[in-house]
Amino acid sequence: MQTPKEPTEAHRNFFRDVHEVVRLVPRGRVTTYGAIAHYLGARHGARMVGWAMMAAHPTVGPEAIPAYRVVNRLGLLTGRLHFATPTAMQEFLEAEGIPVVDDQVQDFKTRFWDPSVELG
DNA sequence: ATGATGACAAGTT
DNA sequence: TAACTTGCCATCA
Repeated sequence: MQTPKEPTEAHRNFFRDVHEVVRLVPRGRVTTYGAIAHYLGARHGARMVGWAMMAAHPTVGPEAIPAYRVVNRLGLLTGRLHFATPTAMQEFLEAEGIPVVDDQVQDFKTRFWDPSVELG
């Protein structure tokens, strides 16, 4: 399984929506795959959300997607190995004031940002 | 065209 | 209480 390197027709509905939601995550907050999936309409497939993040990884610039703000429901940085460096994800989070210890977001429940609640 | 896989989650057994 | 099974959408072989 490789990431769609070129912006082909891959960027469709689901990926597109996932990317947009992730971009809406405010600085200093984190969300989960399930929350995004739920916001997009029930269990659209939390797995696909993670897949969408991977596809959005190489994205940089004004349309950059803060994938580091997306963790699993336990607040674990499950995708840290997919970043440029194994510690990049944690670095970004800490840079926003989100302490991370042992790949786990501290005070995760408070930092949690639920799109279906915040956005409606 | 079919089968298998993936940064998960929730419900059941 | 912990472990197992199923669902979800899209992409790759």
